[in-house]
Amino acid sequence: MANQVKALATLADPTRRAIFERLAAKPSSVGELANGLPVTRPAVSQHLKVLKEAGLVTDAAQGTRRVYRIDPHGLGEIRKWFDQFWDRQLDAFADEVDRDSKDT
Amino acid sequence: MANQVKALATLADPTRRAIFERLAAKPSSVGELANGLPVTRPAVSQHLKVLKEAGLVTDAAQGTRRVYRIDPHGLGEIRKWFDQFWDRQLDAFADEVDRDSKDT
DNA sequence: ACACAGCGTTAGCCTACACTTACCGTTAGT
DNA sequence: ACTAACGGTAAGTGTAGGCTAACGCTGTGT
Repeated sequence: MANQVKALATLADPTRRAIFERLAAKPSSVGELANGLPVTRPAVSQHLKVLKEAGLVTDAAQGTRRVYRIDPHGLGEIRKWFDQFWDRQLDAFADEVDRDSKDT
Repeated sequence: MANQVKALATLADPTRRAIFERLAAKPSSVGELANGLPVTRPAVSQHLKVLKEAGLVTDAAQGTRRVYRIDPHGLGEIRKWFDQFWDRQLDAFADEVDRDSKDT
């Protein structure tokens, strides 16, 4: 329960989302990512650390470079949290919509 | 594109998530929510404003009270953003996994 | 061995924002 | 008309966290 939450908060940051989207399109090194973003390389490095801790990316040493790619695991955790809403909620909601919520 | 993002960032806050979860379980007034949370009523009111702007909740006047409930719309927006990953990514990923990402 | 390239880390700054207190408007009841 | 209940808003405070600059470490090539 605390993990989905972490992944969610992680993707709340715009820069981190940008990094994540780029990795979704293509695994990349830190330098490559920093090159296409309006922030410095250390900033990207810090974000990658957070993404990694949230289970959203994995890294692999490749000579002196370090290639990052998306980790499906973190994605799954997030989906688990949301599922309690789109499944249950969407029709439970339709049910309640025109009810006057008289329960206090 | 900017809207899913807003809903995501909105749910990144723990208090806001708590409010959202309670509303998912049962539409409530501001006072009811504040009662079950470790923050004051104005804080809840502010969060509800943010949730509303993100399309995650709707409100309806009910006498002097104001009942809030979940808005499926915001949920849908979020899902739209994530779909580009769980659909596309999960097998695009499996494809790339043991490829040595030699593309620079 | 030496030089260079690619990353991670630390220290410090600065902005965003969650929270509280105080105040005001609105609606319902008597 | 008066009063009390319910909520939204404004002002001010404190803190989490995103960013940069500077430094050190590791691996590669010559």
